[in-house]
Amino acid sequence: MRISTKGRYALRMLVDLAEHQNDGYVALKDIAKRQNISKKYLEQIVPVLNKSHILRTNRGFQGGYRLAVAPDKCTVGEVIRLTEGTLSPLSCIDDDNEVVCERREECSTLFVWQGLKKVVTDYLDGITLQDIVDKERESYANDYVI
Amino acid sequence: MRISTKGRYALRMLVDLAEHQNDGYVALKDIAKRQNISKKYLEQIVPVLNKSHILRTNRGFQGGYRLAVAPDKCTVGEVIRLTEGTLSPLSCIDDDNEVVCERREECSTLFVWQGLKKVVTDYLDGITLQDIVDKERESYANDYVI
DNA sequence: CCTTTATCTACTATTATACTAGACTTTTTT
DNA sequence: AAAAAAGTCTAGTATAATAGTAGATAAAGG
Repeated sequence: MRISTKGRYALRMLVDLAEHQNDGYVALKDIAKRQNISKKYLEQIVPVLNKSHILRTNRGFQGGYRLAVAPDKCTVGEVIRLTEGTLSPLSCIDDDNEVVCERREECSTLFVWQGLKKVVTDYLDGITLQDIVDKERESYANDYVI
Repeated sequence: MRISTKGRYALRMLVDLAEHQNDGYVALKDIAKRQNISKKYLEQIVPVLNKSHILRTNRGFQGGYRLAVAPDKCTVGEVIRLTEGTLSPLSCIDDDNEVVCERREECSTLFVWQGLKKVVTDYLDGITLQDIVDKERESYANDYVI
């Protein structure tokens, strides 16, 4: 019951982009350095994020990435769905709601997992990139109080 | 972000025992048959559950398992913690609250995962074996209305 | 002592995870 | 035109987790 590093790195990359929204295109190597993540690994995460259109890209000199959406319009749930495939805790209740398990009708525990999926989805869809940036700035400010 | 079959099977085994509370000791082969789970695999799940003391065992003829706790005192959260090890979505916030990640202080996304752990834990700790049994009996009854 | 059950140890195939490596493309600068 | 700075694409790989199977052993009851 884990979120993979791919998902966590993806989120940190997007938060980093949200924090540097006004810096034009941000090169992957800068994100990698700041976030202490392998640049090569981030390269593999980009196409995963590009399944949705949340990134703008520029190649070549001064190239890099920037957010194509406002940070308060992009939720953690969206990001994790892209990287983890689904927020469903089991294959028998995947997103498309296709019935995979033939025990579905008689499965006494199905409602437990459907409920779990709902609380996870509701929670993660309730947090945006902007929320994370705000929280960080807030705690940064607190460090300098007194 | 999945619950493994081990966790799901463990839960179904315990629900099965809860449903057959008055049948004395229940043999693994009967649970396996009813739940359509490999008996050999269930054998491996038993010692995991025995890390806690929720089972009573009897060997030999007429032997098997029964619940050592009341079904309304055993939560899904407890079961899943036994099988999955933790309900924490990442190693950096494991149960013992040990700091594993050296980026903890500067990690802007930490609160997201701490919150996720909380909603998952609260949800799963709010459902008991009895709740599952009740729900099943209820839906069984509904099948015969009209 | 025979049957029935649990228990223990070991093995295995498949998949996912978390990377690394290197060649190639595009864009801008000199 | 060439070099440099970026992204892009494909492949490979080591480790661990998952989801089992197989077989021997131990206990308890009749």
